[in-house]
Amino acid sequence: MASRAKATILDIAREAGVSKSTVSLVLQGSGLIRPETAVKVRKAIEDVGYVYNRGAANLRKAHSNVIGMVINDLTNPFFAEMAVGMERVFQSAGIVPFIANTAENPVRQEEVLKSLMEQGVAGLIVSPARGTTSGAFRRLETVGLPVVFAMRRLPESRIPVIAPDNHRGAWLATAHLIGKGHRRLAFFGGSSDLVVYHERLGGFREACEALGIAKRDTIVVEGETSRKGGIACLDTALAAAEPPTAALCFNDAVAFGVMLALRKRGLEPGADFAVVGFDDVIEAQHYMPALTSVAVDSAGLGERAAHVMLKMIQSRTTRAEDHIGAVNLVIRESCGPDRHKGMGDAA
Amino acid sequence: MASRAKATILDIAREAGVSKSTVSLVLQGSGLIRPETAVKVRKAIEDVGYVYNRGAANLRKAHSNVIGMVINDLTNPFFAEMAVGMERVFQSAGIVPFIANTAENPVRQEEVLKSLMEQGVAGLIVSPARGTTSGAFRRLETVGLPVVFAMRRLPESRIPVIAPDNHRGAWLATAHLIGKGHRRLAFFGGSSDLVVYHERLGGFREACEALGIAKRDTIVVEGETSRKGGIACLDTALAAAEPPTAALCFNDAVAFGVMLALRKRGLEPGADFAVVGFDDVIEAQHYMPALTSVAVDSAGLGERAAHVMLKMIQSRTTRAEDHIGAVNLVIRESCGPDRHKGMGDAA
DNA sequence: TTGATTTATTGGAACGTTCCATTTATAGCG
DNA sequence: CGCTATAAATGGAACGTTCCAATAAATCAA
Repeated sequence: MASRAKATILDIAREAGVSKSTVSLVLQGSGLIRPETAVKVRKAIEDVGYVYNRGAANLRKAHSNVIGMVINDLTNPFFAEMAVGMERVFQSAGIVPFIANTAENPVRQEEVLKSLMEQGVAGLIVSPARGTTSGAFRRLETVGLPVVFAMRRLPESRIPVIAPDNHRGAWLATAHLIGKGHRRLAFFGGSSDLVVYHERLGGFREACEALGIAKRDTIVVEGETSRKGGIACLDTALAAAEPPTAALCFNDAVAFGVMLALRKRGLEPGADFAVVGFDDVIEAQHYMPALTSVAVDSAGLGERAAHVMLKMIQSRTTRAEDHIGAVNLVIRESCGPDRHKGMGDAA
Repeated sequence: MASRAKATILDIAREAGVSKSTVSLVLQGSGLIRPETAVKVRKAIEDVGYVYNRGAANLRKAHSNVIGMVINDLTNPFFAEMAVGMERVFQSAGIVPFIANTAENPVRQEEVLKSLMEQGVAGLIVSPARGTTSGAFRRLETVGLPVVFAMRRLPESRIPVIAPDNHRGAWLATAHLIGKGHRRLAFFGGSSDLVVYHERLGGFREACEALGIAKRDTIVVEGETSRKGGIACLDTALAAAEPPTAALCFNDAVAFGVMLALRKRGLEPGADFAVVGFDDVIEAQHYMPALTSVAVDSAGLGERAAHVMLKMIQSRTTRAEDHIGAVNLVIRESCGPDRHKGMGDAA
């Protein structure tokens, strides 16, 4: 009952008194085998404690059934949600995806990508690490492996992208703030090495322009996309000569940080300073005050990305259309109760 | 420059004018090769766009360098943190771990385990899904694959476990509550199909007994290990004839739910009802009020588990000692400012 | 120079599958 | 009964590596 050097298909064949070919056929569920034979073989498989060797099989077979998901930050619930969305659809397609985390590290990402390719994956869904150069994916393109980007895009890549409509989301949020009567607005967090940043900031800028807020009445503070980053952003902004009264934050984590920092200064988020987040993570609705945020449906986008990948594999192509997911401003309490009722300057 | 049917080691050999054996040696970084030859070969590797086929290699080589991490719930930051802790140590050991999520589903877990084995992993770190039967791991044991359990253990398994000292953590937290003057205590959330549950509940019970709280002054409410579960638990408990004034929660998510539910009833967590969580996730310190919780150092335990795995692989054994991680009660604001200064009944 | 020793390189078998082309057994038909 | 048609099972080559044993080339000792 212990481990006598790994059982193979030949051991099964011997045990069942058939040929290795027959065993192979049974393993693949071929209908060419007489049912009684199949039963006999299956019993032998159990008896010898056989483990299928996919590596050996892939040597002959065209393609494997494993897909790699390369995620920039698994500890961020937003991306974790996306990952499980993907998983859900792969599972129902009988595929087991392997997840690898890059922790926003391009070097690590390169290693991970290499390893996944060596493993012979059939396709790759990637949420690229910050600072990824497009050269990193050249190689993947040359070997003709299906790849799709999720959530983030690279500047000049031709790889299909599944991402939310960042521009529109930022536009909506900014318009909301302006509608509340705010005239000096901030954009907090994120950094310009991310395409997403430019999309969201672009939406902010355009909304300001379209709705009559002068550029000199806006302030943009780059920063870490974390609570800590949010705290720092607020401190910077409130130190300005004419500080803003409201902020659109790059993501919810930044927004949480901003709210925390406000409280620490004795200011009440919503009443004294309006803040809106981006992504609408689960915590957003549980905060005090509940955070107004741009909902992005990360799980849904994950599912979409997985479907695109499945389609690509099936049709043996490396091209697919981009997909821009709808966004949705969820209004809660962090921008005050209702329209402009005497909003004074903060600090 | 497109994909002419996958380059192999022989293509490289032809390109570089050497034998396949030489190429293989270069690939493995053997010192037996003349440096100039190695350079020539490496250039050829670049030129033909070669991708190493690990499956083929594993056919000959003893063991692969991939390790599987099977996680019960990746969307739970607690487990995500643990996973990245593991990743960190594998990375510095030159190993790329593949993560698979089971979403607390034993059937899914079985599939994932099977797939990982077929892929020829060198070892497996598993945080078992709720409701896992120990039969699921019989097969792994018979093939002699190194396995370690992280965070959770199975009732009668002999597989090594890396987990926090749940009993002691619960004991400390309960003692803290009693020290604050509470005399009617609740234990909220979790369900008895998890060994962890019994450990934590056991700590709670023993502390109560040791510190003079009668069993009839305690109430235990099972429930989902989520915010929602916490809300439900509080509602149940406050409906009792003599409701508790403090609760130890199975984990932080439950604690957050309890605090939310308190607020909804107009009660102030900390002042009107004391709550302590378990796990000390990052959000705990950012809540209002900040949550008192039993810190478990999930990342550290993840690292520990990875080290144990590495050691097992290296020494070709399937056995290792359990490791119980130290815990640490982090006192914040959710149990009130300080000792017993007139704590009235809630509700 | 010759043989022994060291340094580089190489051919071939093996790993565990799949799949094609055959073979063998079974049934059907006149 | 002999023949073909169908069903079931099989042997062997191939997949892309590694590794051992063997060869070839270079160096050294005497």
